[in-house]
Amino acid sequence: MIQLRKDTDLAFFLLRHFLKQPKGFQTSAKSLSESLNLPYPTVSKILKVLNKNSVLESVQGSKGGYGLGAVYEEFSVGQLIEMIEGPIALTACTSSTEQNCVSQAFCGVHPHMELMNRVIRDALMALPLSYLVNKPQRYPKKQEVTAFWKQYFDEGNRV
Amino acid sequence: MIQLRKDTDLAFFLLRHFLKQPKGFQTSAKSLSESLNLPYPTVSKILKVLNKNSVLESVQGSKGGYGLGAVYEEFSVGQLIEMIEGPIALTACTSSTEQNCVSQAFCGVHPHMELMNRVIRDALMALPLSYLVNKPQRYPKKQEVTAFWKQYFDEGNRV
DNA sequence: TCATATAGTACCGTTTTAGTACTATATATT
DNA sequence: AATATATAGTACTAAAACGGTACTATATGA
Repeated sequence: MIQLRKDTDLAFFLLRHFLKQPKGFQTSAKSLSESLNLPYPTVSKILKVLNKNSVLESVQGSKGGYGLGAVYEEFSVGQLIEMIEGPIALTACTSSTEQNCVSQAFCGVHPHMELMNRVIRDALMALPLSYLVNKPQRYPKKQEVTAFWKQYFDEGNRV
Repeated sequence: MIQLRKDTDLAFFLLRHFLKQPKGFQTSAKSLSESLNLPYPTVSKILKVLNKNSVLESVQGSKGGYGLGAVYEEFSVGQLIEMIEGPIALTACTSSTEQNCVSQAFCGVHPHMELMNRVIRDALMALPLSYLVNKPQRYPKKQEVTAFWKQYFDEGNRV
């Protein structure tokens, strides 16, 4: 089903809470987990990863907590996914980190798999994190999606 | 890693062998598994699914086997993926078959997840199976990929 | 009638994922 | 300086999904 992992899904959910808050907002993993009725260890684990990748920033100690990182706007949906679950790769042989397919030389599918993967990866990398709050909450209309991609190409970007 | 299942990957590999053969070519699962040095049950299982979905056609009994279906050209890469591993859905809530997310009403991420998912799904649905053999075997250049999508939009298609 | 092929179902070991627990470190407050 | 409370990091365990196999039924040419 080409599915995101549950913790990646949750990462989007959590991040959106920070994005919706006023600038400078800070909260602890504990209070966040309580207000959202989610298990603390799970929430904590994800926030740690986001902090390590500078999407969030943290303050340790008493009165500490997490807030949006100064450069969070630089990141994309695709980057967030890769922070949590590693390279976006349809198959192991499309991942740049592990390429141990012995039949790659004669497999023939590889270049096509590369294309499929690049299409998916670039699409996700083109979506900025801010999109999570800046766009309307309703289901996007087909025209809007088309317009997004039209603009993407018109701006000189390439798949 | 948003990964295809191994059997889906293998399905592409197997299908490509049929696509490369002259029209009317027919082979048994057993001989195919032997020539490719793959376990017979695994090969057999996948060919059965492809036959059930009319990508392949089968003849039972002695001298039987599998060959390309009469309408195989109608199918896309995305459809093949869904035949093997079900709906292309980044999360359970983006699948049309199972939508049991209790917090969907207030989650807020949902419409954005829908967009991400549609981008991916439509991209894969736009790639015809014939692409697996019709395009050159080398790694596609960035310009070629761009051209593919340019044409896709120019033809009036929408994401 | 037999040999050989596909069709369908059910099972089990392995791997991955999801969730938890524990220890170390940092800092505001007293 | 001691304490309470937060993050940082690591390691572990239970549950679910996946990969692979085995078995039975059915179809067909020789």
